[in-house]
Amino acid sequence: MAKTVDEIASELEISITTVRLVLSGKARQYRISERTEKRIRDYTDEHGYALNYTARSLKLQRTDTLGLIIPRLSNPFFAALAEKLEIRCRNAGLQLMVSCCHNDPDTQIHLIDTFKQRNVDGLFIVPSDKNSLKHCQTRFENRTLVLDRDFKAKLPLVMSNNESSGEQLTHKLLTAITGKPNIVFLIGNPQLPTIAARLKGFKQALKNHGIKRSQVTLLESPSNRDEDGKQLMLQWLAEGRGVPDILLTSSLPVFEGALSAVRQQLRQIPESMTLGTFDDHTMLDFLPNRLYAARQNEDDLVQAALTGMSALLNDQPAPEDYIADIEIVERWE
Amino acid sequence: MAKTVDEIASELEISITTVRLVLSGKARQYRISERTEKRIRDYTDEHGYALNYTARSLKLQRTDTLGLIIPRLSNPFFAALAEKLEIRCRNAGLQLMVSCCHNDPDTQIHLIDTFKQRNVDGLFIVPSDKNSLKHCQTRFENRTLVLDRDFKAKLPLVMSNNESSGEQLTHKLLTAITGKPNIVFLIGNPQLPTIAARLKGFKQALKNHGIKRSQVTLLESPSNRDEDGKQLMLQWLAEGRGVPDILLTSSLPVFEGALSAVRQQLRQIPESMTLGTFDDHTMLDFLPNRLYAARQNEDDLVQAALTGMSALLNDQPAPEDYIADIEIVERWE
DNA sequence: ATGAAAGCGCTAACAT
DNA sequence: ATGTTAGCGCTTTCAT
Repeated sequence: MAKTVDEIASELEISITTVRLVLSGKARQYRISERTEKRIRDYTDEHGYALNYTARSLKLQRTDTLGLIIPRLSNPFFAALAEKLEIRCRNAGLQLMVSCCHNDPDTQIHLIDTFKQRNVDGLFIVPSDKNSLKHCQTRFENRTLVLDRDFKAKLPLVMSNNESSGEQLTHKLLTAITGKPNIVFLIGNPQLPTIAARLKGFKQALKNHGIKRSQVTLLESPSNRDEDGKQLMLQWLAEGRGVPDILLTSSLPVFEGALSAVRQQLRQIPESMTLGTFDDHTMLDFLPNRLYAARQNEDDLVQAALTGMSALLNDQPAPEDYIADIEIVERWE
Repeated sequence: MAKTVDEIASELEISITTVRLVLSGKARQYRISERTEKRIRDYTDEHGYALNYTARSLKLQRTDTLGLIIPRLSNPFFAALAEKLEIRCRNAGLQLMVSCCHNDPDTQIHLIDTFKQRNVDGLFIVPSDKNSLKHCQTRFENRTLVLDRDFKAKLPLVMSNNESSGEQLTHKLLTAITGKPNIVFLIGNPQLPTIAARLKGFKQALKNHGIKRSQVTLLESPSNRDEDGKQLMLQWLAEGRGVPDILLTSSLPVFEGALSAVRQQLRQIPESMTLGTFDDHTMLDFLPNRLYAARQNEDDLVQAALTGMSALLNDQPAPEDYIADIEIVERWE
């Protein structure tokens, strides 16, 4: 199995060039004799041939492989991003290598180095901090495309409009409710530009609606996992002020954790709460509550990402930053 | 940036061997002079050096890379599997390449070929059919490890005990309910060994509990996506027999679709239903219903998978099939 | 303690 | 229409 071009050529006693020409489908073009072509085809049909990309890559200084670094696959948003990006890459003849950095800067640096060593042609990255982007710049120069988080590095960027997203979502929630609602916003890692922008939009909407500070509670956590949501919610419930009229979370994992906490403490999820979260999911249908989710358009994001990367790979001018619109999904009757 | 060993050697006017020895940390061992070592270190500190894995791989006939083919990342079970497997691979100094075949045999064949061309050292695969496993056998011989689905190929296998899982889950459901419950089982693609085994366990439990055929409805679909669950549930609801006492689904996506359909048709999810599904998820907490989920032990599976693969890579005898136990999670008060 | 050279499998440029 | 060759960057073996 796995004959090389050299082997085929010598065993058939013809030259490497001829074999290559046939294998790459250029037999016609170079007028290889039909008999020769048939001999080669017969041989490969019997013994098989798989082009050795490692050798090809070494020669061409190009691997036709792209890297993608995301925080984790257990976050459905990133899983969808990875899945859709992979499809597009495959259609473009590229292989995508996905790795998770778990929001750890050291792991992220390690992955950047790994991808560099493995000679990926370009890197998509959801950066965990500004420092790792510097690392990308030295390692990949202009072959980096930043996703999701705007750390204000001078690198091409593809993301959603988080500030507007925060404002729209908050606006929907406030419009759905009459009176003076009690609002709780559970915030995972406000250091992240994504979250900070959502918070900014949230505050803007509060102002537009003339909501008083006293109605609002912001609870912050250092990261964005379901445990964080759980902790924050337990913390709120421990204060004994019951459940809020409006519960908003900064991401789906935080939402999951928060609702789990409510369920655990109160044995049920009060329908009186109006819920809001960033990122959407089918399972939100399980909740009887009035609920709004800010859904990112992954298809747009992925298309922009690959288009931008193609430009970079072809040494065209760096693409403009792409900011995708979001959609507010109303998951209730 | 990205100097090669040759470049460093010639620019410093020392031999390649010396540079290599220093770079690979064997300076001491080979008694390279401290001055020489320092010169090299200074040089790489300034200009950087990243080992070229492509060249290394070509020479060593080994890429330190493994492939993983799964149906899709949007299924949380496979996302978790990929995420956990990647961590373990990284700890073992290996890079994992994840690709999704979307349960399409042609895509799966294509991916196997791609991975072969890219010279991955070994392949983890969740097979979509028996034929693609044959393809693995010719392409990867004894470097294939099958995950999740037992197509009875003679290849090492790591999976959960689905039959027992079906029996345990059904037993729990039947124990939780008194009287003569009306049972609906929504089944995505029963061609898959996983699903077939779960169904077998289900039937065994019915027999053990003396449940009559007339109480049970099995609805089948050709695949395992949320749309399938939705269709099946809509089909059931259209019959006008209300909601069942027990609703069981063959996988999480089917469950998601089914409950969405209920929500859409009835505007709410009746608490009278006792629910059961294979695969667990935090968001199941959102449901007020009595609910049991058969949780697979991803950590065990992943550990067994990597251990098995290590054996294969080291030309040790093929590992025994590994069948992991599952756990029934009770998500209700 | 350091150096030189072959070769992994491919591609592209240059022969005939 | 087909053949020959250099070289991508690394590792390994054999010389000093």
